[in-house]
Amino acid sequence: MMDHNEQTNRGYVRPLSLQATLTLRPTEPFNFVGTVHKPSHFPMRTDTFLDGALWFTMRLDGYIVGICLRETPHGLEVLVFAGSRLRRGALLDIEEEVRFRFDLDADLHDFVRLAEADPMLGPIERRWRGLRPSCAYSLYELICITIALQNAQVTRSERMMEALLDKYGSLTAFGGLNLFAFWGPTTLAEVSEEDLRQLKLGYRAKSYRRVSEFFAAAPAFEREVRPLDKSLAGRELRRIYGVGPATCWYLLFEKFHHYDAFDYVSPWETKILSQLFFHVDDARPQDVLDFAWRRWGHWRMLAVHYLFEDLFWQRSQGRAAW
DNA sequence: CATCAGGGCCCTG
DNA sequence: CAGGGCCCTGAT
Repeated sequence: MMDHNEQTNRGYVRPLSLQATLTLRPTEPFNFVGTVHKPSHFPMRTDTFLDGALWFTMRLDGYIVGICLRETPHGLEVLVFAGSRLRRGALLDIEEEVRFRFDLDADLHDFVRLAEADPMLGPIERRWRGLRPSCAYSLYELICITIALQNAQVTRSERMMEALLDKYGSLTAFGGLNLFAFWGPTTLAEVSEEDLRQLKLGYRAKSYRRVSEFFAAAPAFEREVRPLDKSLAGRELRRIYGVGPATCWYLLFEKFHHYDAFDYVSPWETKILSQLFFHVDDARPQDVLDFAWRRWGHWRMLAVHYLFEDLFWQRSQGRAAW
C-alpha cells in the first residue's frame, strides 16, 4: 500500500548558509519598503518581510539559494545563502536576477514630474517616491501563483499554493527562518492531472501541467521575453495555456515592468477605481481605462499601482475606507 | 439541504 | 466574438 505522502518533500529541510554578500545601487529615487514589500500580495511561506528585510528563495539552474535584501547606507545589501559553495558565475546571475526582479534600473524621473502636477496622484507618489513594480519570483513561479488566483477567492488561492508547496516545494532553513523554494517546472510536468486534482486545484490542474511542460521545454523563455516591447511580450505570454488577458497584463506589469500595461481591468479593480476616479460605484471598465490613459499616458499602470499599493497599505494599517 | 457566484480561461459554434 | 462549462468553497 502506497503512502500518499511518499515522494513528497515533507520532513526534509534543506540548510542554507551564508555564502556571499553583494551591495547593489538602485537608480534614484528608490523606495526600499514600497518596492520589496507589497501588502496587496497574499502571504506565502516562500517569502517574508521581517524587521525591515525581505527574505525569499530563488532557483538558479535548478539549485536553490536563499536571499535576504536589506537597505544600508551604502545601498541595497543582498545576502546570499546556499547549501554549498556557489559555483563560478553564480553571483553575477544572482545580481542580474535581483536587479531585474526588483526593477532596480528603473528611470522614474518623468513619472515623478508627472505626479507632481497631478492632485490625485501627487500626494500618494510623494509618500511612496521611488516605489517600483516588483516580483521576487521567476516568471514560471509567478504564473503558478496567477493560476491559483483565477476564479477563486484569496483564501482558496492561498490553500492551493500551500498544498502545492507542501507537496512539491523544498523547505529551506536560513537566517533562522524556514521558507519554501518553489518546485521546478520539470517536477510538475511529470505529475499526473489526477494527482494535482487531489490538491483541490480543480480544472486548474490541467493548466499547471501544461504551463510546467511549456517551461520545462523552454527554460530560456523568460529571458527571451524580457527585452520585448509590450505587445510582442504579451503575444508570447498568451501562447501559454492558462494565460489569458487578466493574467497577461498582470505579468507584463509586475514581472516585465511595462508601466503602461493597463489595457484590461478586472471587475473588482473597476469598482475601486470607479470610486477613486468618478466617485461612483460602477463605472464601465472602458471609462476607467480611458481615464487612466488620458491622465497618465505611458505611466498609467504604474500610477494605478501606486494608488492600489497606497490603499492596501492604509488597509494594513487599519485605516482604510473599505 | 440545495443552489449559486466567484479577483478567468479555453473551447465551441 | 459571444457564451457555456469548469473545480471548489462559502454565502444564502
